[in-house]
Amino acid sequence: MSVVKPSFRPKSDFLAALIERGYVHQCSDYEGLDARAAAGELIAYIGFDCTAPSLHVGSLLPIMMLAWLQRTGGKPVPLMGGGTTRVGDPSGKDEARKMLSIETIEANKAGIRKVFSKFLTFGDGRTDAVMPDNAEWLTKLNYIDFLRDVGRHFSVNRMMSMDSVKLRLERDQELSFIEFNYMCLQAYDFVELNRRYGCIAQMGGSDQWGNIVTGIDLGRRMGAPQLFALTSPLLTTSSGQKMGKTHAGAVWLEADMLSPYDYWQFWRNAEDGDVGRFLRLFTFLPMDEIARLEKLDGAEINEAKKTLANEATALVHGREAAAQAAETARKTFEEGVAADTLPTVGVSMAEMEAGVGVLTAFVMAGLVASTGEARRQVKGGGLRVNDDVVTDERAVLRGADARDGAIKLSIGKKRHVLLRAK
RNA sequence: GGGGGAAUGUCCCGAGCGGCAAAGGGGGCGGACUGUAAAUCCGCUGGCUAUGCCUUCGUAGGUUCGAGUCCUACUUCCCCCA
Repeated sequence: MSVVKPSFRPKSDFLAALIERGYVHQCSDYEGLDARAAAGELIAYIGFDCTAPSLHVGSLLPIMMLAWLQRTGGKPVPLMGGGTTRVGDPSGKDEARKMLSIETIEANKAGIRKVFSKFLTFGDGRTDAVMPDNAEWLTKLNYIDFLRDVGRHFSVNRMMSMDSVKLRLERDQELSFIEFNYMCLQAYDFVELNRRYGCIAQMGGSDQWGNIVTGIDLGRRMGAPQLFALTSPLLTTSSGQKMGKTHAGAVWLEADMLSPYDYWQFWRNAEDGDVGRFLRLFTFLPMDEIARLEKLDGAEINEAKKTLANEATALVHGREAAAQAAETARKTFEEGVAADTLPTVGVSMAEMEAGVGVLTAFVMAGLVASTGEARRQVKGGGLRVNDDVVTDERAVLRGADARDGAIKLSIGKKRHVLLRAK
C-alpha cells in the first residue's frame, strides 16, 4: 500500500530488479507478490490505451516492466484496450477526451501492437507473452447481466472518493457517465484476465493505482485468487517538465513517426540530473556499469548520455540504427561535417535548376512551419545554409550550392536537414 | 422550468472605454553563455505572391464609417432558485 520499505528484501529477481532500478512506486503487497514471483509463477498485465497511432516514450516505462518480468521468468501480458478505449479513462484528465471512432481505435491498435515485438517474445511457452484485447470480452457484455454479476460489487460511495472522480467533482468539471464506468470495466478486465490466463498482478503508472485496486477488490468479491497491484512513479525530468516532448511533438517509438536519429537525439539531450535514472529505467545495462557512468562529472557526463542514447535507441530501433544515429551525430556535432545520413528531403531536379528561395527551402525541409516563421528565424539569426548564417531572406538556393550532392539546412545548433535534388 | 454568469490569438491560462493582429503570463522556437545539459539574460511566437493584402475573439444575423467590444437568436459550460 505504500512506497517500498527499506527493510523489505525481495527474494525474487523480478522485484529485486524493479526496486533497484526505480520502477516501483507502490505495491499492494510486497511480500505476497515477491513470493509468487520467486516461485516463478508470476503472470502480470498492463493495459495500453489505443488512443494514438503508436506508443511514445511515456509508455516505455510500463513496457520495460513487462520486459523485466519476462527476463526474470514471469509471463507478461500486454493488454490492448480495444474495448476500454471506446469508453475513455478519466484518470488524470481535466476533461473528457473526444470519443474515438471504432475504426480509429482499431487502426491505432495495429500500430501499437508492432512496438511490443521489439521488447517481448511472444508464443505459447510458459514465459512467452500473450497480447489479448479487452474488446474480445467487453464488447460481448450484456448490460443487465453485467450489472447483476459485476456491477453489484461496486460501491458508488467508494467510486466517488477515487481521485479520478473526486478531482473532477471538486473542480466542478464534467464527468460523464460513460467515463464513470471506465474503472468498472478495467476492474473487470483484471478478473477476466485472471480467469483466462491466471494473471494475478496488474502493473501501471501511479495514476492507475485506484483503477487497479478496484480490480483487486472486485476479484475478491467475485471469488478470484488474491490479486496484486504494482505501480511505477510518474516520470518527469529533473527540472520538473513532463517527459517526452521535442520540437516535433511526442517521442514516438515508431521509425515512421520519429526517425531513429531524432529518437537518439532525444536521449542524448537528456538533462544531467536525469541520466542515471534514465539509464536504470530505459536500458538493460548492469547496475555497476550504470553506477560508473553516473559518477562522470561535468562535460564527461556526455559520454554517459551517448551510452544512454545508444542503448535506448538500440532497444527500439535495433543496434544498427542506433550505431548509425550515433555516427551521424558524431559527424554533425563533433566534426561539424554534414553526415549524409542526416534526415533528407528531396527536391525535383527542375525546381533545383530554377532555384529555390531560402525561406521556401526551410519550409520544405519541415524545419519551420511557414515562410513567415522562416522570415522571423532569419531575423533572429537562427537559420543556416551549409553552416553559413542566412542573412538575406531573398537568397535563392541552386544546384551549385550543393556539397556532395546536398545542401545542408540548419535551424539552431541541433536540427539539420539535407536538401537533395532527385 | 425561473434567474445570473462564461466562451478570446487552433498548445494552455488570461486582459481587453466601439479604431485591435488584440495586454500579460506559461509553454515552444531562436540568440548569447556552456558540455548537443541545467540555470540566467535577450529576441520571436496569425497567413501570404508583403512598405500592401487576407483570416482570426463559441455559431448565425443585425446596428455602425468602423464590432472581440453594442443588439437579437442559437450552441455549449458553470452558478443560484424550483
